[in-house]
Amino acid sequence: MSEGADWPTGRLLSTAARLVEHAWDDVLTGYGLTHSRLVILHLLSAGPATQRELARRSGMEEQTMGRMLRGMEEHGHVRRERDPADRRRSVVTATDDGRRALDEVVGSGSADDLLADVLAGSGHDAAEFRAALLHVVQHFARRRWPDGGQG
Amino acid sequence: MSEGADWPTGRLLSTAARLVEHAWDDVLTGYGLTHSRLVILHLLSAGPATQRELARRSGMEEQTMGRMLRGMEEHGHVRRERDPADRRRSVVTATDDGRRALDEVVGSGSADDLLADVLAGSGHDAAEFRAALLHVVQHFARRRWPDGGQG
DNA sequence: CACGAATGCTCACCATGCTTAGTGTTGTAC
DNA sequence: GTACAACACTAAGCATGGTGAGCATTCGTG
Repeated sequence: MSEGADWPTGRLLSTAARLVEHAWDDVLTGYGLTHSRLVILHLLSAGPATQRELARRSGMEEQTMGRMLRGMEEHGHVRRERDPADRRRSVVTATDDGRRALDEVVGSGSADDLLADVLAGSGHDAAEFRAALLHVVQHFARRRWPDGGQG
Repeated sequence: MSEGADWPTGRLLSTAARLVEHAWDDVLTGYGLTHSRLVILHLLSAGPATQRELARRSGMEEQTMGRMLRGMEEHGHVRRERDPADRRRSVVTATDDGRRALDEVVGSGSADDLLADVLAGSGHDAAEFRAALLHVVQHFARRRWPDGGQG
């Protein structure tokens, strides 16, 4: 790395995301997880869901979600079963292993605090930063999925 | 997508980065570029550089840089030549085609303005957002490459 | 019931990131 | 001048993002 100061903001955004993900991963690999798989376990903690629902709620494509779930299933973090009422659907459930991994990671020095600390410790307003990020996400998400599909 | 409001900040950061990159790419593909390749052309606009230099200055691994340069070379955006004075090194130069593509993209409604507009149009301070991002990048970069290698 | 549209998911492929393990070149110490 | 270390890059393989195409199932309409 080095400068950064003269980069366009979009590049800063990408680099920041990559670096923060990487910092998380150092913790996560110990639990057999990755940054993205954690998101899925988080979504599943509210109860079982279909792949399509998980994809929409996480802003991923269904193909990506399907592939990640396959990996997680092989790893024993989730279970996929065809919905008997609609055999097109796969119903995804977190296994005990998956729930335990989520609990342990969340319990052990959450990476979210890490980011907030880094900002707050340098005079930046972490809450305002977060609000701006949320606005960016919602703006571009609306642009990309204009139906705005809530649910 | 949908909610977002209850996501951890790290997840918001990743998603924002992905969405913004995607918005850029819509423009870039027209010029035979991608988000990451644009970064390389930007670095090369200051003059030729070795792969190692490019990797360090963009915060990528050398392997990733090598692969991207190979693709860009095949596409005609850059040229790679062994340094006759040190045959370990590849000296990378932007071709006329590469420089032209960079100019056209930068000239045509830069994506950076897009991000700033989105923020400013909603009461957020784009400059402060950028400063916070820069701080995050520099903090985690120092953590990852402690040598701090400047130059 | 039959047919076409919509739905939910999979496959195959590309682009970037990472990692570990090489290869060849240069510099250095003896 | 020869051996060893450091350097610059390459190769191969995994994970995650995207895309387009295709398959099986269900729904809706007649």
